[in-house]
Amino acid sequence: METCCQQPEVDDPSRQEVACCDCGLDPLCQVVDYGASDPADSKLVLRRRQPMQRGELLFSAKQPFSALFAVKSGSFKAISVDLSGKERVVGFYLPGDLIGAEGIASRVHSFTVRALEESAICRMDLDQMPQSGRGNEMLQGALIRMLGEEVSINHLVTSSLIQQNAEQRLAAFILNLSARSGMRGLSQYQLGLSMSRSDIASYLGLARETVSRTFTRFQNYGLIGISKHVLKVVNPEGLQKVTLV
Amino acid sequence: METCCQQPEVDDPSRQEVACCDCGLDPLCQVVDYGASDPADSKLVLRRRQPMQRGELLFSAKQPFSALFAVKSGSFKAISVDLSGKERVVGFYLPGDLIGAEGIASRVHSFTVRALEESAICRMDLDQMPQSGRGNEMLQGALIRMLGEEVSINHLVTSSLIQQNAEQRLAAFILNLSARSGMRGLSQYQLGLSMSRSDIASYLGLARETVSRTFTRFQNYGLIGISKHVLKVVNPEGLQKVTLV
DNA sequence: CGATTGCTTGACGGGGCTCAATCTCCGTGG
DNA sequence: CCACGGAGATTGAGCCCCGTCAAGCAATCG
Repeated sequence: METCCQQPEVDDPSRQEVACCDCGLDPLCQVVDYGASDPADSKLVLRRRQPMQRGELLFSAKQPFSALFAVKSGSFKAISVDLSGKERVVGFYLPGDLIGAEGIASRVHSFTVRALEESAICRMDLDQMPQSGRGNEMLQGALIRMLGEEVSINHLVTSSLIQQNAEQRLAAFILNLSARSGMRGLSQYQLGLSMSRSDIASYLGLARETVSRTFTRFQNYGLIGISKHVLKVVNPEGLQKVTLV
Repeated sequence: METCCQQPEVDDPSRQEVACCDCGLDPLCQVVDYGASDPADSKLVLRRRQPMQRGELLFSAKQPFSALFAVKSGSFKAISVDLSGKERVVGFYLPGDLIGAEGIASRVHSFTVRALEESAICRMDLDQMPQSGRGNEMLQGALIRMLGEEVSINHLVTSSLIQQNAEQRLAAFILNLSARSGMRGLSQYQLGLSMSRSDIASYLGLARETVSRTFTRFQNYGLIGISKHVLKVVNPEGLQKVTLV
């Protein structure tokens, strides 16, 4: 069985890998490893660190749900097609984030997830899980806690997005990326913007020109620094101030 | 034990009550009733049809989570206070809707819920549940399905709100109320607007003047009719068209 | 080295926010 | 019974943020 909580071996900041103990899927992994009487069972359910290419699909909307995923390294975006046929980015996933929980209930995925860069993913096949027993009960408990957390986080994110102006939305977005990065044991102050400006704009409900303009304004304010796709958070308190009011 | 799926006895449209079989909590109620070896246990966990006054709090933000609720009749609003101290309406609950799932993970409620009118609520004390056994396993399964559904619904609602203009947001809001009403066995075409214009504005991220103006414009278009706090959906297809584009 | 893709910057117009006045209901009390 | 007051809703006037259109710039790739 693979050792959890090993340290990431990579130094390149753009290829940072989350440690298992900081990963959102870890509570489930623990349960599976613990609950499986035979280590071979664990292998059936968990497939760790599968590599993925930039642009590759993790799963598509309307595809039947079969597994939960966690980002080990790299990043992903979720794209949803609304009733009028327009694509919209509904989320970004960083190392340690859980992907696919939205399909548990309906057994069908409600959006498409695509790799934004070369990434690695851990996969847990819930289909293969034993349907009862003590292990299953613990697994369910962990699932409930994770889903509940997702519900309240979504509420917060939505709240802040809906009635804020462009500066507030973008500042909140940067701080959110930063906090999530820090929570997973990666740098809070140096973020890799693997997504395009258009992706950010779509996610925030803005025009991509507005995102561009706001980024440069933040740079002029001395709040951030951008070169290419690396964003440096220079003045987090300042960004925080922008989101208020 | 109380019989489920009885028909509502009330005729007054403003006091419509959801039947148990149409209620969002019913899957859980079923499990509890079924799983309890002693009917007395069921009474401990479920408290049906508790009356509540207009303005009364169901629970407050930061209060420890202890129970799930379902609206039997009437309506509620959820209010969240963001970091800058401003109140914001984050949701409305109609008969049949489930309240409180957002607190399951953290064991703490993340917003405040207040009755918008004279209402009745069913309460399920999850604290009192047996911690294991077959009944518990089924309960957990039902919880997972409900939470998963809430996650994907939230995604859809957020998506539609974030990047639509005032007419689109309000049309989507009306259609959403209408659909939820219909889903629970109530009228799709005659809706009681128990919340204030300010509440709607806060929820949709608009100014209350904009909500007012848009309502009257919809009335001029022949899409809806409003008198006092009763909204008639005259032309649902027309409203649908507004949300598209 | 041209072509493509993505990002930035400018000019302009419109949708919605703000401020403010008026109107409609209610509930209360004289 | 009506007068009064207050809360909520409606309507108008003006301004600003941001979406749209368009051009120019930077980076990547065949």
